[in-house]
Amino acid sequence: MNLQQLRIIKAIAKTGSIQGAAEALHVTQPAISHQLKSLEEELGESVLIRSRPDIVLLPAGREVLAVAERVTAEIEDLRQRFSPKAPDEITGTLRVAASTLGIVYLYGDLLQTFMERYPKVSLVVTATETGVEGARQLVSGLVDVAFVPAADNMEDLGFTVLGKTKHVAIVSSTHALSGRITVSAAELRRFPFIRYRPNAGSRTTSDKLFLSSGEYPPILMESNDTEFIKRVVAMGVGTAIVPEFTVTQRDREQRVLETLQVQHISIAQGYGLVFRQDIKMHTVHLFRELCIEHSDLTMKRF
DNA sequence: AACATCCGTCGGCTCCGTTT
DNA sequence: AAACGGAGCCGACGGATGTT
Repeated sequence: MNLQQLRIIKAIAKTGSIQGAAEALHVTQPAISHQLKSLEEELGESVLIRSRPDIVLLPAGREVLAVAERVTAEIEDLRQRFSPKAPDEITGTLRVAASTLGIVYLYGDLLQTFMERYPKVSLVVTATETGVEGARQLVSGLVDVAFVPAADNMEDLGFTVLGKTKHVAIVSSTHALSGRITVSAAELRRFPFIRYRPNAGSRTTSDKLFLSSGEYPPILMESNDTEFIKRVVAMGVGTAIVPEFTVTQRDREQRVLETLQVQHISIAQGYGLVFRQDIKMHTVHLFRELCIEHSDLTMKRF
């Protein structure tokens, strides 16, 4: 039994003839006869009486018709669900991974816009400690997209650039380096340093800066909580290197933190959205479109 | 006129061997 | 082991024609 046979029974019931069903389904009359014969052979029972002017459905035919009505209705329903529609009618689920830092400083507006534009899409956000962890969850199928720093080892994954960020040194307004515009790695080595934990994008940056020309300054502590790092630095006990976007206008206005450009630091680390190219999901497609739309706005910040 | 049957055509599927 | 490609098979279909 196949879908075409169900369609045929439905068309015969509607038109009252095999010829009518053939016209309705855009096939020839022999095609209908073949399918009916095949259906009756499979059921081991006749489904209709070839009477004139109208064909009469037998009990078996009426049973097939009832199923045909249900199945074709469900297929139409399924088709409707995936057909293009207004944004506020789109349903589905999107699982997003992002570092807590990213959610707080970079992607919050984007996620909010997505929720407002597609209110019926269920958005599940997983906060990870680092962007690398988000990429790992994407590969293992735990999430559908992830926000990560740009990296070379994303072989089969697609990447949509959202923007670039640079890193700056932060000190308190009472610190010995306060008032400086730029600072070198050698000068930073003289003071206790608070660094990110391994695997964090910003840790890679500080590793490159200090380890390429010697050693790290004395390590006061390690943390991936940027707000905590800023708080400790504001107390005047050490320095840190953080993404520039984490130092807000409010931080500057309160005059507790100062930012210094770091000499020789590799600037402009890209970040964006990674997704699996081998899996097609309409919610992922919509989210990527929104990211592309927002990437211009994000890029202008730097 | 409406439907059934025969027969040829075509497209899709399966199987199997080969390649990567 | 997975991917690819060719050969053969099968089912769906349409045209022609027979039957009711």
